[in-house]
Amino acid sequence: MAQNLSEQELQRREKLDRLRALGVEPYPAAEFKVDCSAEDILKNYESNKTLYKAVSFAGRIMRRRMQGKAAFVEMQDVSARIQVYFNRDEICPGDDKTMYNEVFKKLIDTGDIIGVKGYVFTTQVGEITIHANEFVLLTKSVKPLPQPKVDAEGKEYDSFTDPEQRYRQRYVDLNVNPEIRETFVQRTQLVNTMRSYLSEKGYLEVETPILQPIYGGAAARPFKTHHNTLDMTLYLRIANELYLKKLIVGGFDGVFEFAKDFRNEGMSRFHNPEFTQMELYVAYKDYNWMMDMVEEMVEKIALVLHGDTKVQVGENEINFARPWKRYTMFEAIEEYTGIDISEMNESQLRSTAEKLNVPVDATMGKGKLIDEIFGEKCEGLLIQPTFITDYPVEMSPLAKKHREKEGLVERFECICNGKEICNAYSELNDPIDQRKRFEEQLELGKRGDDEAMVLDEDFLRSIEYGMPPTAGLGIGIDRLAMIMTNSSSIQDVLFFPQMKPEKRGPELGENEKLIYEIVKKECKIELGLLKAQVDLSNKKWDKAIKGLANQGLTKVNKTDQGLFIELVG
RNA sequence: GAUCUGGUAGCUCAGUUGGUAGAGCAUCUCCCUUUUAAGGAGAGGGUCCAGGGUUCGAGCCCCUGCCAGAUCACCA
Repeated sequence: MAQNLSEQELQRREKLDRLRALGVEPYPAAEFKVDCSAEDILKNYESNKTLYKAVSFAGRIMRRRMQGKAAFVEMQDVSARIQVYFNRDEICPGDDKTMYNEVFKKLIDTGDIIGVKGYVFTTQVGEITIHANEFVLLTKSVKPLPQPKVDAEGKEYDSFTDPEQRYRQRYVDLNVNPEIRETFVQRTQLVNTMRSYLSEKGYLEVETPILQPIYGGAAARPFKTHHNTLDMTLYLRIANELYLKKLIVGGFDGVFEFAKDFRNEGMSRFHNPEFTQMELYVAYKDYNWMMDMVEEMVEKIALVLHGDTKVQVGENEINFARPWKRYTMFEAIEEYTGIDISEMNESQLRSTAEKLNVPVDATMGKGKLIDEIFGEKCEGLLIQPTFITDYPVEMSPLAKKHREKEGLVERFECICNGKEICNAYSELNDPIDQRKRFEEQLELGKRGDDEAMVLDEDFLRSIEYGMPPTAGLGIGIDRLAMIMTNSSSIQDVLFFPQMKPEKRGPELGENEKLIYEIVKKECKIELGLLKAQVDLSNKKWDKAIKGLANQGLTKVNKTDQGLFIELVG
């Protein structure tokens, strides 16, 4: 089907032909050598002017201010925006002024990518500017970019703000709102800092399967897929925990992976169906050691990204300076509700939850009830980074039983800005206990908990050979990136957040579809015959036939035999 | 999944009881040699998200659906 092009898009397509007629290729192949960036010029020109007598610069035209035989153009490269000055008699020294009058003034547009050669100077109003002696079109843009402007008071006009368009067309967002590039640069710095921190400690970065026959390592609903040759169901991983622990069994003493995980659950500003988690397992360590490590690592990330342990996040200033507050889960609940639940049984917990207006249901076991109370009454209030330790055993089937406290496991989460950013345990390495815990999960599954874990025989077999005492950590990269970049939605730290597909053009109406199906089958049919088949009112019939023709799908031909409708294309 | 809000020109947005679809920027034509969101004059540009209904007449009212955002629920 033909694209429906706007007036401006058609104009720009015509310019392609006009350019070629003048011998200007709008999509040239040749390399254009760039020897400076906008940021470089803006930063260093004043202090060393002789370096910028001959520059070669490339970028996208973001704004043009034409002024007769002169023009000012704002160009943007990856680093910044810089002004470029064009003068007709410099661009066209001879009698032929075509390059300026025609090519530059009429056929070049905002959004085009060009290269310029010239020298840097300062204009009368004091702006550092490239004086172009020559320019070359590098890429013609046939779709107009939004052109936001900012005035002297910083007031914005026509800003490109519609979240749907920004997420769907991130390439436009990145061009038009270049400040958001910084968020993604910081995200990469975060990952790089973490990676080098862990590598320097001697831990091995590894890769483990994303397609898994049994999904495990977390409580979540998976995406299900199918392998044709093996004719078997595979799941996209919800976690890589079990595979990494198998590597510890295999003798590595520290392994980590930046893992894309997939969870088939609700979406919100904190949840994307695919997200990134860094998981780390270190042999001969416990969860106390891991808490110290997390503090150190995250503090370092804050320092690298911001030069400070303090990070502004929305209304809150979050300080990652060590040491962080540490509460046991029972202490936290007592702190925020005034109730000591540490000695309660399941029915006491249920009535306490009800008293606190925490929604409960029959499928919830003791651990889940405690977790609900915590999640409802404490989590959102923890703004500064805080470790919550010692979770109920029922909700932590992969964590080692607490060395002293009955009914608890050696587990911690770090809560920051009211959200969990990491989760860690002293890993359970007792194969007999591990089997029992899996079996308890199966029981929970039968009670209706659709996130209960599945029993993984191969994982059990591995730890039967013996896994050294190990500390394990999972840290949410997206969540941490949101905090570190002051982003309120996970979509702002993902280049391409998951979206429903946008509709391409108008869909066919019911009546149009009905007619189209028949015409498609027959290829060509007499109009009266067709009308008898579809049984529509005159008005609907007329509208549908015209609609199909307007969309270029069908064509009506008049022949000696009568009026025929046929398929186009 | 629930509730609320929104979808009108390339972008940002108006649109009166329901009576010929508007503005600014952008685009096109002409004039302008150091400008700072916005120089001057003129012109063009629309599937008002889609489908149905009410009506003499719908961008507006009603119904259904699509997409998005916010809040909530589940989850990290």
